[in-house]
Amino acid sequence: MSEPLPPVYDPFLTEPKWQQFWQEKGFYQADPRAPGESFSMVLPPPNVTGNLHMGHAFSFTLPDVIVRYKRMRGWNVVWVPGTDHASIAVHTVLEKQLRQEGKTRFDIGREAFLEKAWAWKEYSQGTIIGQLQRLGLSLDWSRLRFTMDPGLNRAVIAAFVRLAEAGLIYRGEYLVNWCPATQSAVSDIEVDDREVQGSLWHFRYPLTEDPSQYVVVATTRPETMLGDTAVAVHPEDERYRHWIGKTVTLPLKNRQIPIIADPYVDPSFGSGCVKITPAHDHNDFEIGKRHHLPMINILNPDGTINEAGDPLTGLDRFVARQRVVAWFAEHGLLEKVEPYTHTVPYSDRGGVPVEPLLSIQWFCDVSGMARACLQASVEDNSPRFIPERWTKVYTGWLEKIKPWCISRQLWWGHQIPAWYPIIDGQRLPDPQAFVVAETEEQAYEKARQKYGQDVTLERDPDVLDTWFSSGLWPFSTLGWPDETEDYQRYYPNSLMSTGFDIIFFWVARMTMLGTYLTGKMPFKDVYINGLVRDELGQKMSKTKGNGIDPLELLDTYGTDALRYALIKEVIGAGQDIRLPYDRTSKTSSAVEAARNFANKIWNASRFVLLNLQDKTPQSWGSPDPSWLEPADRWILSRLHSCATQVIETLETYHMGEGARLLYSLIWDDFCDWYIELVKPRLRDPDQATPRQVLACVLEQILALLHPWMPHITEEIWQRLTQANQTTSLSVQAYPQPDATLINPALEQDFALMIQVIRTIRNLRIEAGIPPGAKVPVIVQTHEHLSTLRPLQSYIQDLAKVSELSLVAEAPSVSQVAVGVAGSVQILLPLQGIVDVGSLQRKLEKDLEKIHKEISSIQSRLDNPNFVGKAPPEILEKNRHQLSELQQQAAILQQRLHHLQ
RNA sequence: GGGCGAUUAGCUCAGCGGUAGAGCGCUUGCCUUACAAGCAAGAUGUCACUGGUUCGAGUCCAGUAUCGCCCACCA
Repeated sequence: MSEPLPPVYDPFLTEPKWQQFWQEKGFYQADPRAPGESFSMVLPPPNVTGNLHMGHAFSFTLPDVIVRYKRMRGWNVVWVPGTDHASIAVHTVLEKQLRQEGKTRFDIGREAFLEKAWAWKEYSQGTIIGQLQRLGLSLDWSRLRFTMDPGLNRAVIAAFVRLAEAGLIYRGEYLVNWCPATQSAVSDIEVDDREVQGSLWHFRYPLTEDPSQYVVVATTRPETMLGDTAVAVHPEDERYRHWIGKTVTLPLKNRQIPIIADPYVDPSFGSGCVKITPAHDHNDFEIGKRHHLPMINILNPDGTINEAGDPLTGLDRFVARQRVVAWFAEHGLLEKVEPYTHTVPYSDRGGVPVEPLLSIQWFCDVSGMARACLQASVEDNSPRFIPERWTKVYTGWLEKIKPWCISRQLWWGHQIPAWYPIIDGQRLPDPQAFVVAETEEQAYEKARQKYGQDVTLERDPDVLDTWFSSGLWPFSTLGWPDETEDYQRYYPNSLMSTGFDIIFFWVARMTMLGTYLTGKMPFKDVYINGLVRDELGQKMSKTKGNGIDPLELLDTYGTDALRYALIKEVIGAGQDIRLPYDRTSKTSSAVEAARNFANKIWNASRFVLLNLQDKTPQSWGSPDPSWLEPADRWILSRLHSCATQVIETLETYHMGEGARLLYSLIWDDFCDWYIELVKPRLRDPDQATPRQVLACVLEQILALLHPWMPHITEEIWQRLTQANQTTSLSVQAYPQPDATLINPALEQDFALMIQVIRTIRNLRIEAGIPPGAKVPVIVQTHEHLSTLRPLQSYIQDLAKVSELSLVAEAPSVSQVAVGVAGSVQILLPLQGIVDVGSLQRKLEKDLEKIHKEISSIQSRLDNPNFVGKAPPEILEKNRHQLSELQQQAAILQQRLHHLQ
């Protein structure tokens, strides 16, 4: 136990050791039968693709602070880890691999593809789990889940069947964002808007009854004209009023299409006429529905023009675009072409523009669920968002809720449990002709009842949107739909901690599905963390390549340093944070500062351990109160008042503030002052009291800091208590502040003492006294005599004073440097030749500053409004300050006279 | 076009009614037996701008500007 510790803390030696220890001993394994109020969370499951990024490190460390705190406070804690199958992301990875082999997924088939996907998942999940463990997160690994585990698949199927049986699942025609490259519908979130330099083509559509007249319509996608079924104008637009109801002849197609009136059209933009392509544009789709226009789909799934687009059938959409333009030009119907910058939605993974495409998809009617969630939010503020302002974002989205397209034309994921009846080898024409069931046998049973004995079935090949399974995550991970012990004990979750970017996609889906399927809001609080931005304040993104690799910083500074830096150095309340980073040296000043803090703790602990004579805090026992010196009582007061505040910050999710409070307690109060104050007493090996205080304060500091820096605190605590890995700091009780030990008056006395010491140190430097030399000092004060007397030896030690005269009246000494601390006068007698000019300049400088403050306070006190209306304690404070400043001025003035 | 944030020391950020703080950086002096990843001392700010409320405003209100984010996007 007593081998000396190295003077530099090495996180790489200790961190893996404790991570392994925590895991092997199962300290974070929840026991639903154990006592304690439940505190439950599920980890937002990272995708089984790629690596952990800075956002993960940030948004997972924050809740870990809370979880570790709650555990130490005696709550029955569970934090369930897991990973997400991420249909689209995995498809991207695997299809890219296949492409390199010159193949597509269709070449190898569904089964072989899924085999590859599972293999990928095994590999990738291992990587991610390893990285999560490196962050020191106190997750319950025995409950590790994956969104495609059999149990979770069962939950997905059960949820789908329940929703279908309630009539909330249907198939419908809808404009989806279609990615021709991957031939699947993609959700809005999977679309990436890019600004593109394009053109705006203006076409003439001749009036049917008089082809010499025409309307001009503009488009950025000329090929869509093949599917035009109307031209729209604003109902009040005088220019076109008389044309409403007439028809134009669609060029190239020779189709007569009506001119309709719709308020959507902005008369001030372009010609005020809009071509309407209901099957290929979201707005046009809405207009088409309003006016019962035909919807003509002109595209094949691969992005080529279909039969409806005759005569351009078979051409790629971009080739068709050129042909259309050329045709209009040839026929004198191209009014003009303008260069035009606009945003084009690109498919994230396909890398090509998505095409709004009319197709039949599966939908979930979430309007009722959204209403229920809105009601819960408005009436009960449930769930409660932290920071609160996100509530509006959440409810705003629920108010504008749209049907949720839940089908994806992919293979990796939960295949939709729906079967189509086949009668006489034919699918029925009715799109709603399907059966939904948990198993194929049950599907047959249902189908036979509905469609007769001869029916056969064909399962829908599509998989569900990944968010469908992650929407069940807070309860599917706990065993739902079974009423398991875990589910009963830990559902609903206490807290959901995640980023604002997925409030819509994930949080809202969880609340909607959760309230509908379980009857309960899936979590009480939602903590929304900001983004980690790069050193220039920009959002880190794959496309910009400006990500900062957390693993690199972990390798350089260790886990505790990164955790602490992310939370303390840079966090605001739910605000984005910016991480200082030097790309050439791959260093971060913020993380380095946190590493230095760890090192400071390490060395302070070395000092304490060195002085404990191989005994533990427990064997030293509590100090006898009657033996405590002022310094002991002071550090205990600081410890307990700080602990009170730290607990308050944790209870209100102000983890950054808590981190800062502890920084100052440890570095300033404990290291800079208490340890220095206690050193003289430690020279006597028989002095027990300072050793007892050091031991118990250190132990409590370690416990207080543990949620932020779990590894170093565990390492030191194990040595300090000689626990010998029988238990862990992470399951010890969090320090309970004792209000009787908090002594504000004493803390004030120490503040004055510190000021006096600093003034003496400053005077020594001004007077050019060598750092090591001890000098006599006179401290003069009327009102603080009794305060400073018991602290006299501290001042003497820390200011290197040979002889300290503490007096009520100042003696007349001429050769002297003077300073003031409050109303306390400090005199440093000078020997030998003195630079009178420099002393004078310093005095004049001090005086000037004081006079400025005096006049400011004086004018305030001269204001009758202030005197009449300000609260008495403020008035008192001002008067006190004024009198103190006046005393200071008098002292300095007098000394200035003496010099002259 | 709507909504939301931010704007405080050279840099990154706290403070959110009583007259400005931290870390990094900078200056000076120290290898003082826990720590040079350190110790001590020091310099640095019309708290974006304009009004308002108030005895008193980085702190509350309104507006302006700049930056950023989200949502909706004019074909």
